[in-house]
Amino acid sequence: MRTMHCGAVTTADVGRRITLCGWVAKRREHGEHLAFIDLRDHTGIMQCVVEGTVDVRSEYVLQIEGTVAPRPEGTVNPQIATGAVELQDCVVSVLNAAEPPPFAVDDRADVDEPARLRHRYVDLRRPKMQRNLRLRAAVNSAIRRSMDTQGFCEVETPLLWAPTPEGSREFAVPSRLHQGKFYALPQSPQLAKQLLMVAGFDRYYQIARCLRDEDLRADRQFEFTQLDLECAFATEQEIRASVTEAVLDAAEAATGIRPDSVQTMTWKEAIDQYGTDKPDLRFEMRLIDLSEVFAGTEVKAFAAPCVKALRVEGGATMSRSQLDNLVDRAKSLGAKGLAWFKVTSNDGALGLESPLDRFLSDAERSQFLTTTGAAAGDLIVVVADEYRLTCSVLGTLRVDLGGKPVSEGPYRYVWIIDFPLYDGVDSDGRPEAAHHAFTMPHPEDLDRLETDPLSVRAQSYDLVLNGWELGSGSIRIHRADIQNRVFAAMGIDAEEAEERFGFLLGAFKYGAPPHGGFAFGIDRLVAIFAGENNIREVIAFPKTQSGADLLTGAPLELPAKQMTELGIRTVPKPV
RNA sequence: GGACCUGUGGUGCAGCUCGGAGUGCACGCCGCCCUGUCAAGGCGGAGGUCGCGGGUUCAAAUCCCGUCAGGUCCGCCA
Repeated sequence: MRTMHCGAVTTADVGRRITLCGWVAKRREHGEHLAFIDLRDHTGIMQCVVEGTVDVRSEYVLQIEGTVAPRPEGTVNPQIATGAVELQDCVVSVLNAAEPPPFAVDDRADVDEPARLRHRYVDLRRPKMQRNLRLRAAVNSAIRRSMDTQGFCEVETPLLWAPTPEGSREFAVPSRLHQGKFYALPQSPQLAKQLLMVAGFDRYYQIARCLRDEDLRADRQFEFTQLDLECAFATEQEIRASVTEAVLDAAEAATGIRPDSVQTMTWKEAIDQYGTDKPDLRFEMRLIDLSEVFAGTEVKAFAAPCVKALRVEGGATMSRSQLDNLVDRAKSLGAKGLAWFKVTSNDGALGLESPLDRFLSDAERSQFLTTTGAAAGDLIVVVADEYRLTCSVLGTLRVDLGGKPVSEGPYRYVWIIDFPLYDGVDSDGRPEAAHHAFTMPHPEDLDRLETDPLSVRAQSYDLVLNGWELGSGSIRIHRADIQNRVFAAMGIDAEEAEERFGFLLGAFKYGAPPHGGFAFGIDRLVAIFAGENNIREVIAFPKTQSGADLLTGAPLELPAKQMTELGIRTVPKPV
């Protein structure tokens, strides 16, 4: 139907008779003798000149045959790529009429998101959304190429899978043939890919859809896409190298620039210095440890196992209400409170302005100023609490105070390694797996599994970009003796293990190779490359925060007949 | 489950504190005019359940209560 795309026409095509297809982006009529139609497809806009009147409206679907000609002197438009040429002697065919769109198909329009989602097919016609989804396609393509080149084999795994009690909440799918029973949609292909390792696919990958029935966020949707991979006979370093390669290939395809390095940091370093296991390394402002300064202090607010601070350069200009908000934010994050100190200067001598200042001893004040490296005009905020809580509160405040949107460059990738095997204890006092129950403990820490489980490091690792966790992975346990010890530490006995993971443990009896893997979120990666702070902008048909699809109206009730067939009956919501 | 923000013609906003006729702006839409525009221009016009329900009041877009929807965050996300 067409011989070229709108955005591809250049002065080299002058004189050619071409046919374009697209939508009316704009029309400009100048009476009965002249009209311009800007025809748009995903590649760009082409100005078509009509001698006479036209009977088209915005977003009409047209086929236009015409002759490429240079624009007359003085009418070149440098703002569009095809601005040096135009289409003349046009024959316009209306392929379809269109009602006026609910909002402008235009990047300039800042449209209400619900309206965009209700008319997503119009929204996706906007150049920005075209770019985002095509960028996503380019990233997928680069990742596939990278994995293929590295010798990985793509294997598809089931979407209808067995419910497993581990991990995040699953979506359940009722079975028609087995009434009263359910499949689960996979949170990830985790167990399937481990079975593939036993099966001898020593380098597996999949661009896999994962589904988790957890509350949505700017960086979380019910369904999301991961590059899922698993390797047998590979060390942690080798696996991370493969992932790094895939990510750098994707980055190069998306941005044109191949990052030259991905740094590595231990989990302990990340928590200590950045207060989070997903540090944003685009800015400094590390946590400053004041525990020594306030050891044995008389200041009640600072009598805690861990006292840490953030120095906010120039933060002393914050108003009382801004500071109150900061304190509220700290409390909402679980802190008992937040102490703040404005650093003042009096004839060159630094001082502090704070409700707490009068409680500090002279030695404390002096050490406080030295340790924080404070300068006049700074704001120091201090949290005193248990170690993990202090770090996490300040880690969040650090991003609140010094951070910038995730999508703003530069791109700072970092591997976080040596995670703890267990992340605290559950309500029964049993250690809980930080990653999952099949994560291999660090060999150096194996002998502490029974005596001091919370100190055991895992062979697990996360990849972080600009403060967003892209993904995580681990070396898996492939030996029954170690698996049993890890289960035992978590209070899972042989019977329970068999009940919960029987099919995996069974498979491992038939020659399980050492293996490990990784999975990272493509939605997040593409959002960052696209300059978006929200993954909905790189998903064709996303859901709202309450999990609704405004286009289709899902979720919806099923017809009674279908409910009967599935053996499902709903009950009123308990009050 | 919780906190905060938002909801006003098709779109984006202002009006809300301090109640007084659906009051205004920009874009879009419809009609007419216009031979080189390109976010075209000129003239005219249409278009409203101020999210919904209740309350206070002589009078509510505006104040109060509730509720729904959307967003950001906390919880949650092995």
